[in-house]
Amino acid sequence: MELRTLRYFVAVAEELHFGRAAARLHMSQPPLSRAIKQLETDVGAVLLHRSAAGVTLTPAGAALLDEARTLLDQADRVRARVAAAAGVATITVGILGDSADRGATRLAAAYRRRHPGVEVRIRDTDLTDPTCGLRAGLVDVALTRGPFDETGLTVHELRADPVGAVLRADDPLARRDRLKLADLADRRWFQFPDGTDRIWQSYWNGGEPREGPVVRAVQECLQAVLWNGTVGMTPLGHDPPEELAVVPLIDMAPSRVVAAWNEGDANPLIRSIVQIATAAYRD
Amino acid sequence: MELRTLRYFVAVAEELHFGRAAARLHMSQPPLSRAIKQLETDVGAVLLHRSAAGVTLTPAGAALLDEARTLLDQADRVRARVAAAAGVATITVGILGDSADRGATRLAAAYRRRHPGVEVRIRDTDLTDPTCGLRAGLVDVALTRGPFDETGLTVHELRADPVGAVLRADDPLARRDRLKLADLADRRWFQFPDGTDRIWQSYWNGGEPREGPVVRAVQECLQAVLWNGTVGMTPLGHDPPEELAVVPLIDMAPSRVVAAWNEGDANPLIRSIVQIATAAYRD
DNA sequence: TGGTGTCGATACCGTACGGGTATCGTCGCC
DNA sequence: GGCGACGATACCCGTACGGTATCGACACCA
Repeated sequence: MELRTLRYFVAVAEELHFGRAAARLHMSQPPLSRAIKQLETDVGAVLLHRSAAGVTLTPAGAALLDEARTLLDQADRVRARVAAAAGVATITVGILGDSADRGATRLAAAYRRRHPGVEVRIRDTDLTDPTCGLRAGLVDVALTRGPFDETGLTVHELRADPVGAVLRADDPLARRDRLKLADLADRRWFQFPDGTDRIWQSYWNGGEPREGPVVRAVQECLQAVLWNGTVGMTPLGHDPPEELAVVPLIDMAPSRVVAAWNEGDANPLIRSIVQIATAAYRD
Repeated sequence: MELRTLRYFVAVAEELHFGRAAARLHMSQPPLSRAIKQLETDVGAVLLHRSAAGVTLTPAGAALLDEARTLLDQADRVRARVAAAAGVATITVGILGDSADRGATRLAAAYRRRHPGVEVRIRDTDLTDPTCGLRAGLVDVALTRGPFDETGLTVHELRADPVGAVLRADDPLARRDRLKLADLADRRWFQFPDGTDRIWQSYWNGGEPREGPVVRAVQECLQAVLWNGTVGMTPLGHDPPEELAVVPLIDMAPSRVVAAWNEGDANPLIRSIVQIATAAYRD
């Protein structure tokens, strides 16, 4: 008899319908049926009458429904009490400019649900430091995009996106359905400010240092393409803005969306957010 | 956060020592450490300070200890309340004469712990009916020994014992360390009463019907060997009584100790007892 | 009466998690 | 500085949970 099983039972007892209960629990019907049967052998009583007419509660089932509800309520309150006893917990999350995508949105929602008492500080950073200030202690955990120098950090991959070239829509290459890096060899690129992570810089400049306008944010990259006539790279998957085209680059390694934190940082809130993020990005 | 995890935490918080807590929980230390760490990321707070000096509770840990104790107490009471609502549950267990071995003893203890409110009626039966009256509805579940006619029954194996020949200690064959059935071909056997299950009869008479004294119980078999000079068969593993010897029979299929119940009987108490029996006999 | 649809149960499969053993890292302590 | 105690880590394995496909029972309707 575990809390999970009791949650299952409450759902079935309230819906009086295995299929609907399974939908409510975001699972399929067979494992739910099995879990309820297991619960019945565990408590040693039939909890539900199943018949073609429908599902009804037995006296034992009615009693368990009542008991389980109060038990689950109290379990929920345990979290809040522990959080209160721990004091006001704070976690600072660094988010790289372009990472506020669907995964990050869902992560925020799921995290607030799990840790309502935790004060989350978001630090939105530009492209100068892909680690969002991890090493300087400015943030506890970074939700960012690779690749970058990982020494001293623990990095957990959330997703991997193939990348494409960003071109003006009227560029001759924009009609191609795929490109190689060599196709862009004679084009102007933008460059990153001095001090930007070397690995990051080399990846997003197509493998070599470049001359060109300096950019500090994703929006600036796109503007550079539009106004300065450069080319650039961006992860696939987002619809490009008007007047720009993104063409897959087939010889570039995918760019990883990752969670990163300082090696050895024992803060459980970090582990927790990484765990939730893994689920949120899994789709 | 599951009840199991909370039980683990309470053990560690009370012992303030992972190793001792693990021993108390009948598990080893590493998975316990892992479970506690997982609980910490789950609730989002450090619960224990680990240092060489020892383990101490954080404020959050102290709060959780208190909360978890009450939650676990209530969870325990849920079982009792459900049992009460289900009314006085009764289960009749048939036990074949010789099955009151260590497994059965442990089963009884474990079952009483799990279902304190259930009235268990034991029906100890002789060898005439290896199913202990299952088909007649005299018992809900039989803890017995095979082989027997299984039509209409569901049979769950608990253990398989090799069998041996029972001989008087002064029998010339008693010195052998193993025998074949053929070695006993010219000996007198006991026989079972009319109406005894055919499969059972043929197995325990060494493959063929026999002439000889009629026996109804295990003790009578042994007496028949002593007093009537017959031979017989018995499962290995028990020390034979004084003046008798048991020699392994290498060409007999092992005899299975099983739980059996009427096919389709949905009584959860049956499922439960079978489940507990499986664990109790696993050693 | 036989076809059809609904719904819970069953069968089967792949993965993930909980348990195990072996070993490491760290910190007192003699 | 070597040693012992103890929690953490690494790795392996079996169970159990969740998935899909299918069955069986029953009500409803033509």
